[in-house]
Formats: sequence, C-alpha cells, structure tokens
Amino acid sequence: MISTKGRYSLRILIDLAQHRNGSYIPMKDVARRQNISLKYIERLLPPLKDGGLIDSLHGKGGGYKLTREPDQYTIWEILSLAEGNLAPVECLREDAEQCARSAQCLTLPMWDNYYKLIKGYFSDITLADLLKRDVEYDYII
Amino acid sequence: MISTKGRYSLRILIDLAQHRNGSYIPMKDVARRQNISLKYIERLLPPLKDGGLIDSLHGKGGGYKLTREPDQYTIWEILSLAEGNLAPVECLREDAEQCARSAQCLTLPMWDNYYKLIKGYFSDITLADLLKRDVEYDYII
DNA sequence: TACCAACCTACCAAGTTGGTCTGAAGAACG
DNA sequence: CGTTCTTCAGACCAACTTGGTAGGTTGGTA
Repeated sequence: MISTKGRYSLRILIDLAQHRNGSYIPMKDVARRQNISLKYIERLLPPLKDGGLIDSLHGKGGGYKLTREPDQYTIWEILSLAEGNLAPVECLREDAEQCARSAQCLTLPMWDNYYKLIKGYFSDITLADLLKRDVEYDYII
Repeated sequence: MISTKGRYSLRILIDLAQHRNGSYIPMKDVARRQNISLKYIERLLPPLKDGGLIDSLHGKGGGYKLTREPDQYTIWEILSLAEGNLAPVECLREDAEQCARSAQCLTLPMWDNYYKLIKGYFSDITLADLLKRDVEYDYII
C-alpha cells in the first residue's frame, strides 16, 4: 500500500499547482485546504525539497512553490522521493548489492518486470494530468 | 514492498510443485530445502489452506500438497491470499466502503488503473511459469 | 524589531513484521 | 495400545514503521 507519505505529498503538490501564482505559498494554507495537520506536512517536505521538486522561502511572505510547470513532474518522481523507494523486493533497490542467488532465483525476473511495469505506468502520468480530471489513464496489458 | 509473507509463500508453493509426487510433503523438508524456519512456515500456511491452494494431512506420512496442477495457480491468487490484499490505497480494497470524496478525488482514477494493471500482470503468470526459468514475462506499456 | 513561516529535534502510541516457544491433537504404524 | 510424526493453535516478543504531536530555533521580510 502507498502510505500517507506518498498520498499526502501528492495532494500537497497538487494544491501548490492549483494555487500557484509565482510567489510562495505558506503551508498553513495548504494544511487548511487539504485538511492535513501542518506539523505532519512539515515532516513530508524535506525529501521533496532535497529532490528539487519545490523551493522554499523563510519568513513573512514565505512558503513553498513548485520549481517547474506541473507537466514537468512525473508521478514516479514524486512517489519515489516521498516513499523512499518503490521496489517490490529488496534486491531490486537501487542501493542493493547483487543477491548471491539471483542467477538461480525463479521469481526475480517476475519482480523485475513488475518493477519496470509500475515505473513505466507512473512515469507516463504527470502532475498536470492529475489536475485535469476526466482524463483516462490508458494502459495496455 | 512485498513482505516475506508473500515471498516465502511463493517459495513454499514452488517447492511443493517441484517435489510433487501425489503424496503429502512434510514442511520439515520444505523448511530445510528453502532455508526457512519450520515455525515461521507454519504461520504462513493457514491462509493458503483456507484459500484452497493446498491440502494437508495430519500425522505420520502427512504434510501438504498442491490441490491442482501448477499451471492452475495464478501469482495474483497466491500473493493476494498471502499478503491479505494488494490494493494501493484504502478505498480500493474489496471490503472498503465508498469514499465520500471519490467523485472529486483527483488521484483515484490513477490508483484504480494501477490496481488493474498489477492485477492483470500477476494474473497472467502461473506457478508453472515460475518453474520453467528462462521464461520472459512479456508486457506492453 | 516584530512577525511569520520554514526548519530541526525529540517524543509517542499503535500497528506490522518477522520471528520463537510451548503444547495439543490427529493419523499412521509397529 | 503406545510411539512417532506431523499439522495446528496460541501466546509471546523485539524491532521497525506509520502517523502523528509538541516545542523550540533559525532565517527572512516588512
């Protein structure tokens, strides 16, 4: 299951996209609109900022804003940063060392293709796609 | 991430398939071959048995065996039973009540198609497919 | 300099994961 | 009948993750 880390992060970025006007948007407003505790939101933002998805400004008139246009964010990028990683098994994580049994593993090809499949799916959807509802997310299987 | 519940369950069923001979196979043997503690294996089996994937017999000469041929098991079925459910978000679980915001939810269609995608993927792979290595799990995206 | 908002750190309750341990009960076999 | 082998049921446990809350500090603007 996708945790609140991923789901809330998506909602925060959607909110920033919907209310973007060039200046910084305080999280107090996002928290109120999205009905998420401000304190919890603050814990979700550092990875998004470190990943370069958002820009921040301290102090009065400060807040956060998107660094790009909504169609320049893929959902994969957002979820990966928010959740840490989305690999289905340990041995497919980016930072994983090669598993000793990988050559004989009967399930690894299945996990590997699964990972590619979901990566492809979420990489083809952008933040802008989510903003315009009524869009069908086509896929062929 | 797929937990050990799902991954070990798969390995147990693969083992039962590889060593099937019509009679019951004691889990002691499976535990030794798969290098998984017998006690932990015993905790994974009830859902698989309740789901009708395996049959058991008490006592001497007893153990577990598959109830069908390996090509009659889909990976989706196995993982669903072992993991409980694989829905990416709460509102897509079988037992979930309709979410109040579902009509306006900007992300629900994305989750819904994601769920269908992975369900389709794992439903097209059978236990028999895993047994014959070198098989490519084709997908189109 | 006052104010505001990001930012950092610590803390906490509840649930999940990945086990272990003890024992009961059913079935076969000598 | 009793032993042996196996499933099966249940309690227990440590470590980790999730989903928060609380308090205070820093940095920037007006």
